[in-house]
Amino acid sequence: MLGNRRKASTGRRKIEIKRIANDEARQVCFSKRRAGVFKKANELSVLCGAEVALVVFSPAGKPFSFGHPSVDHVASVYLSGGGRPRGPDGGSGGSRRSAALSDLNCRNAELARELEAQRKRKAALEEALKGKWDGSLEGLGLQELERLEAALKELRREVDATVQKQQLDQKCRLRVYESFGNFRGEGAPCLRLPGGIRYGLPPAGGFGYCHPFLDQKNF
Amino acid sequence: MLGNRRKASTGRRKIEIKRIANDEARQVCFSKRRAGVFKKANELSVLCGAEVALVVFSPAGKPFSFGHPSVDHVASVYLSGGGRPRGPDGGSGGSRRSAALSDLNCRNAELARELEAQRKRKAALEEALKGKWDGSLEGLGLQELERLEAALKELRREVDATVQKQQLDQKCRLRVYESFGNFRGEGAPCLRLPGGIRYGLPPAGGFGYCHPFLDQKNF
DNA sequence: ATCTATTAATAAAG
DNA sequence: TCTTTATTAATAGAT
Repeated sequence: MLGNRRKASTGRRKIEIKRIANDEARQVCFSKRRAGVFKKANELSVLCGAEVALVVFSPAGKPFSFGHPSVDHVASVYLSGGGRPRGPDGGSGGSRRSAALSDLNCRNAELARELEAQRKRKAALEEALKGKWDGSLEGLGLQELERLEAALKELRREVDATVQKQQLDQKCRLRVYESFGNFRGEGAPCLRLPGGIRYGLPPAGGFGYCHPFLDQKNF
Repeated sequence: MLGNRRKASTGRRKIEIKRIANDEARQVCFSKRRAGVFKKANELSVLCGAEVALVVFSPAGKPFSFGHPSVDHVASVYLSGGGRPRGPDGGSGGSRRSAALSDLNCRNAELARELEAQRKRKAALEEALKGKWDGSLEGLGLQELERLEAALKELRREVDATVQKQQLDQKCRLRVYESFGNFRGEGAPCLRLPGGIRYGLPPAGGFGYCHPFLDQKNF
């Protein structure tokens, strides 16, 4: 289209993923990318039949959402820890269970992280306890004792860290509306639209939408 | 594969956005796109400071989520009908909100219990390690060694229990849903309760994640 | 999981 | 916010 110079670039340029300082630029970027994310979320649900719930608040606070089969549904499942039929097997069986599970869902990530740490702890313990040591320390040699010591120290360190982390997390959590950076989460109890509005069921070509009244761009 | 003409293409090809019939292909696509969507969601939150909550269940029912500042937070705001600095006005600004809050409280209680347990563990350790034992086992008497032993065994028991419990919980979460193939989107309640429009808080600059234990690919 | 060839998403600018 | 580039990013297919 032009030939003057080598148009160094009038096109896309690589950007760093960090907060965009300029207000307007940020808003523009938000609009474009919001559309992109919703489109992707929709495609994921359509192509793969995955259940998806996406809720976004613009920097200005405007809400946008998409859900397949609905935000409600996904949120409920997520919250209840599974929807819910009960097997004959083990596991608690009732109301309490769902409460406990929803709670667990909430802490899932943290627990997951810990799980890894715990596995290491466990491995260390097994290692230290392995073999001859069947309960008494009498038969242990200095070697074994030192392994025990190391394991114990490591354990204490980890426990300390865990406790600290949890205290911190809890503090964050209590500030329900104080924004900021920690994550993981959990979902929402059953949702209902403002006027008890429900949305349609499975359409055909599959297309979700994003606050029609607030944004109609994609879909 | 086919080379008659030019290399027709061993690259990406355009696809129709409709459910992928082949099971394996669908799963592969899910993995790739899931990563992509989560990445985009994260970028949106970072670049624009938007609040985002994304929850996805694979066609097989595995949960994945991302939230900034947390899924909880966004869900709470969403649920509560906004963010909620609503005045005493349109009374209903509260029903959802209280539900969300009680939910959070419930979770907090659970967290607190867990914390308490950890504190005990920690106390046991401190107890066992307390005093003269500054690192080496040499100076310990049989008494102390036995305390150590007891603490260690107790710890192992707890670790085992925790790991088991977590594995169980995880398994539980995985059942129950079979989403499957249809679509539809959902509209978000514009956070407008019969009382007034509400919206979330401003941004922040954090990072969410996607079930680390199930998927860690991005982020 | 890797490796292209392509298509899709977008940062800038108008 | 809509359009037009020029590029970068995502990813379908095949290995």
